Amino acid sequence: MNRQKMNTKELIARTAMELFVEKGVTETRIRDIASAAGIAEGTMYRHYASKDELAWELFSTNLEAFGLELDRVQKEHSTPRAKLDAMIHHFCRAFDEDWVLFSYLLLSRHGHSKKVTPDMVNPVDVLRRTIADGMEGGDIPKGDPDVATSMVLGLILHVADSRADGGIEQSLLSLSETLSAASWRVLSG
Amino acid sequence: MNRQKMNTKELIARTAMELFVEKGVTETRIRDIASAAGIAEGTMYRHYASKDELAWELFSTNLEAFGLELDRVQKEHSTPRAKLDAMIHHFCRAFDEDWVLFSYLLLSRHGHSKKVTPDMVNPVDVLRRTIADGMEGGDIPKGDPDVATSMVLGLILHVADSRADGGIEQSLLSLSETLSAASWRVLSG
Amino acid sequence: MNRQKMNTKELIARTAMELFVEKGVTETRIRDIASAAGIAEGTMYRHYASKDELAWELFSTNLEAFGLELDRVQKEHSTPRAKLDAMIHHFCRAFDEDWVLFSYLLLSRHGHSKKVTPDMVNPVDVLRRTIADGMEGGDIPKGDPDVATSMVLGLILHVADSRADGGIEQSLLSLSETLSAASWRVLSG
Amino acid sequence: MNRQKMNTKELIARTAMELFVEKGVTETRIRDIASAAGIAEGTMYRHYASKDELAWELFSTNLEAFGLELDRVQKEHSTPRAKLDAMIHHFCRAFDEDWVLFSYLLLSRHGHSKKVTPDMVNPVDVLRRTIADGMEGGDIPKGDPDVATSMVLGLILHVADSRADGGIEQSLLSLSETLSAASWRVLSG
DNA sequence: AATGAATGAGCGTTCATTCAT
DNA sequence: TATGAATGAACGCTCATTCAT
Repeated sequence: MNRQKMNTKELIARTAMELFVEKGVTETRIRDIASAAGIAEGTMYRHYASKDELAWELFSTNLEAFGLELDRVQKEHSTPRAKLDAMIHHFCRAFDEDWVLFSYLLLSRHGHSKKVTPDMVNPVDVLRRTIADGMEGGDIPKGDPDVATSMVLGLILHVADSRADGGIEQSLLSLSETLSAASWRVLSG
Repeated sequence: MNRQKMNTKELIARTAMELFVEKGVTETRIRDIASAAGIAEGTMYRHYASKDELAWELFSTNLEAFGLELDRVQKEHSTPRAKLDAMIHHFCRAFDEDWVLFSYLLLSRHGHSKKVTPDMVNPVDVLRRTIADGMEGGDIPKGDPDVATSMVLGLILHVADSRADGGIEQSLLSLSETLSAASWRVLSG
Repeated sequence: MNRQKMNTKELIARTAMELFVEKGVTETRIRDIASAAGIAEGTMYRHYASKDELAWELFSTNLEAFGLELDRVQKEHSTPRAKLDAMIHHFCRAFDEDWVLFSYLLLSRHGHSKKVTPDMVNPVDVLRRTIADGMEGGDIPKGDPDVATSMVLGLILHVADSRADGGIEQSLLSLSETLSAASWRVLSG
Repeated sequence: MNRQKMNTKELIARTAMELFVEKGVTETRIRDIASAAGIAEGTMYRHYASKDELAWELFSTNLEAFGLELDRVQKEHSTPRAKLDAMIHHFCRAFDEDWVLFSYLLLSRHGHSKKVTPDMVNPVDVLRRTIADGMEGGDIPKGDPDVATSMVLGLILHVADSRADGGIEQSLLSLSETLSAASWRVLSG
């Protein structure tokens, strides 16, 4: 993140997200954000109506963008296996490129996940649809697609989580194939 | 949980844990706990020095107990495969018996997980040791035990998580074999 | 006002009213009330939900009580003239006994007067009804009762106002007959 | 008020006064004034040093102008009765022509009235002097001129107040003679 | 042991004011 | 002269904690 090129709103967004991931939304003070961003406390309110709106906009906007990217990635491939591999690769790259954003969207437990409406594009849905389609098409043994998705997603995200808190040292991209292979074995039950 | 048989301290502990899981520790007020437990606001301080100490004691005590149980369960079996199956079965039963406690220990993102010292018995370590031993003994293909543990744990916990928030309807015990099989396939990479 | 005998809620009510009259509601800070009452800032919120609720309860409760008293006073007399005299006497006594309360109810320009619902007993209505009845009964020359009420009330309240800010030095009770006579002459148009 | 012909300073003055009357000075934000006037927030400070100075200049300038007009009106007549009638007529016309200005000067309870120095010409003084002179000259029965002035002024202003908030529907000019007659009866005590 | 009124530091937010453009 | 983003002191209010009963 090149803080030099950022305008004030982007600077606030980025700084806030880092603190939100580090300490949690509730535990992050407006004063923390302001001082970390080098701005006055009141400045945030010129760009966001409230701390809650800031946290929500950060979440919903980026989640949808990530969901759309993931969907685009999936569309570039034809078989379920290729789609899954590409999506996992995309998860890994996204984590390595910006683990703070990745954590805020997929690993944090702010209450915002509950507020995602079904009409919003959503990475979890994209993954689930691919798995469900694979089951229908016969490429993946039939089973409960929710359970299958949950297992695969847990497998991936928990590794990301371990990487984020230091329990794992490799880059996610270097683990991409391991994760793909493991996910596929999970699905070949 | 039979609230009739509880003494005040147990009542506080249980009520607090339910609220901690439902809303998060920071978001739970002493007043919430007191009114849900039917006691006065000041009463908690007869039993715990502070809200933080309450949250920590709830976490550390129960985590260690869970770790010890898991270790006992693992010891009852001799092969890595049997150990793993038994542990996953234990995870599932623990969830089904008390998903609030399970969530507080293994799914919540209070900062307390960072405070577990290496000397404390800890479910994650128990699982990791079994996997590492399996790799050393040749029952599990060699690989990074941290990554392997993370994948298996993520697979299990994320399913528990989905069950807790309604995304999955089955009991965990009914999914126990599915989870065992999938975990084993993950490890047979 | 004997501050010794007051409980905390009464103390807050009284202190707040004095400051509200002196400086206005918006201009009075919670910290002003707390320090003038010798309590902590948070204590007010144990007794009133907000500053606004405090200002409103102070207004509505006392206004209704004053309206009821005025109505009782009016009922003790049979002719419009006697009713009017008694009411004016009551206004004067009320002012002399507690000019702060009188000012808060009848001379201040907090926006609360606009929120009085028609079902609340209200001193202005009591006065208006007496005047309107007098016009119907032939004791007061017919005219617009709203205008008549407004003139009489203005005459009385503005003298009270002058007394409150030092422009007039006499007690209102000593001016009671002057005000009665003047009011009656206004109505005998 | 023809907003087209106004320069920026006049536009600010007028817009501010309307909002001050509608909501009170403290309750009116610079942002309210700016957006209602269609100017930027900082622009006010090119013309007035502060919000307070704006409120004060609006008050003091116009109050003195109004006092001077009232004095001129009074001087055009020779008897106390004629002077009083003419002044009341002037009050009524002034209200009907610009009730916002009238309200700001004579009905509002911004703290500015307390800051009028004795050397400033002032409508209340003009009225009081006429009444006092009438008492000295024998045209008005002797009495306390402050009390008499307060009664007459209250009578008039409270009717204006009722008209401003909708309690009375007639124009003040149409009530001018009623107010004159009533005032004179008040003074003939 | 239990109570609940009282405390006050610290929060999110507002808004009069400044100043680079 | 006009702009509007930025400022930061000060506000109303919350809530973990204390303590007299």
